Amino acid sequence: MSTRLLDVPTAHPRSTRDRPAKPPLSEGLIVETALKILRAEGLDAVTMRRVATELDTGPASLYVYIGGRDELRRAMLDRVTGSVPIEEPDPARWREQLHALLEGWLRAMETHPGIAAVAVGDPPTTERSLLAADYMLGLLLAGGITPQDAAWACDILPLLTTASAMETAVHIARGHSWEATAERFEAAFAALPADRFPNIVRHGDVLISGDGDERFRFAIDVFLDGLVARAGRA
Amino acid sequence: MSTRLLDVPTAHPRSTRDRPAKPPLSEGLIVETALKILRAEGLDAVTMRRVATELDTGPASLYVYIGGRDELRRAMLDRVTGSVPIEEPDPARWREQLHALLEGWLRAMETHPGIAAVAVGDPPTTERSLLAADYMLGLLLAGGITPQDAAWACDILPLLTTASAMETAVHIARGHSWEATAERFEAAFAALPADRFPNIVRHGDVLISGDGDERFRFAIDVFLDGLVARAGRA
DNA sequence: GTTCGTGGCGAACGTTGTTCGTAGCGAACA
DNA sequence: TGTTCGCTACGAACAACGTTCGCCACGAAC
Repeated sequence: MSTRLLDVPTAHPRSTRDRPAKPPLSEGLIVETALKILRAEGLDAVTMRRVATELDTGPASLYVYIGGRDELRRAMLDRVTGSVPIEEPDPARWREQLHALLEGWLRAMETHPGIAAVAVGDPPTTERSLLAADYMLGLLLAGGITPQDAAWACDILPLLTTASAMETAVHIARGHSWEATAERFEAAFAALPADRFPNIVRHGDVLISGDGDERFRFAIDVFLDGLVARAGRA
Repeated sequence: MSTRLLDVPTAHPRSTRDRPAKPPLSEGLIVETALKILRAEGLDAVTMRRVATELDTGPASLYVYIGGRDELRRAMLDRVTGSVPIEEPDPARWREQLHALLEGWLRAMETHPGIAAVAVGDPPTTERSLLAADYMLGLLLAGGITPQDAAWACDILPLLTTASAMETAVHIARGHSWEATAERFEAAFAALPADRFPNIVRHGDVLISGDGDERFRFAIDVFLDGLVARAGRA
């Protein structure tokens, strides 16, 4: 294969040496770069090739430090959720602290649009996420929830959070504001035949009311109410 | 381009005519074929090319009837969720009927591994799904839930269902049984340092107890309990 | 001064979704 | 009856993806 000899030298024949002090590759640098792309352009833009280009190298170089695309995504998710601080548990403020944790996750995921998709159905088992799970479990137990209910709630609550994050991420990706989609839906609901969709037509207003945050807070609150009710019943 | 002339005739030079009565293409046939592949091999196996091959044609032929991959997936999802029957609403049995609907969705999605991923964050707005939403809203109102709470619950309950379906779908895709993963997790939890993960170590047994169905039923029940508690409080 | 090993990476492979241009059939028309 | 038209079907090609192969060049060791 002598294509090499026939090739016209490219515009950048500079060797590895005379580049302006390119920092050496590392897993951390790769993940950071990927997160930068994620914040700016969403998950679909984070391809191996794109990350490599951003680091001024070829895609093959990444595989020395990262096992592949899925591993990169998991590392990104861990960095994002791990950025949410874990306070010192205060049993008296268990519900407040739980809300803060979950809302922090929601915010972190919303500023990294699409990353929630990585978490759905693939519960992370890194040290950071286990520490968070332990913290969460402690808060629920402090709230008087039975161990079994608390344990299962540690499954459901992050699940609700990531699912909520996904929903708003899709809105962001589509470029629509919440008000715009709400108006479209309200119009669509109003136009529905009232005999076949009686409840939707009658309650179209409350169906579209409330943005993602409000709905998220509602979901968590209702679930916690349910847990507390169970604890009182036992 | 005369490659045509140089080509050796393939093993199947049969024209469109003398094939054994191939049924004509249609959106319905495409979706059915895709669902068959989905059931047998999971969502990743459902590619345009694979569906086309299964229909004994080329990928380009599909685009006459289906807008593209995403539209096909949405159509598949609609068929799957739409297969769950909607009973005549009986206000006295509202909670039972709600459970039946959601559990039906869960079952339907579990037998089509991976399809839940399509639903996450992309609430369907087909006629079938709107009918289901109207039904669900009616049941919640019959249960004495306030319109606003009922409306938001129509968001959260399917979200919980699809998220649960995803979790079990991943288990299925990985080929692990629930018992196997539970054992692995129990061992991992027990090996954790008790000073940093006190709650996980102490309650490892309840953390791994209960399969997907049990956890799903728990999630729905707790959420409905919370809704009822709110209704009683107002 | 020569050899060796290793990190870096260009190029290539196999697949994906999607589009283009054409072939071929049935129906309509001259 | 012969010709044209329109439309379905589809082979081939394109761009982009994740991943792997194999070579190159550098620094360290002998």
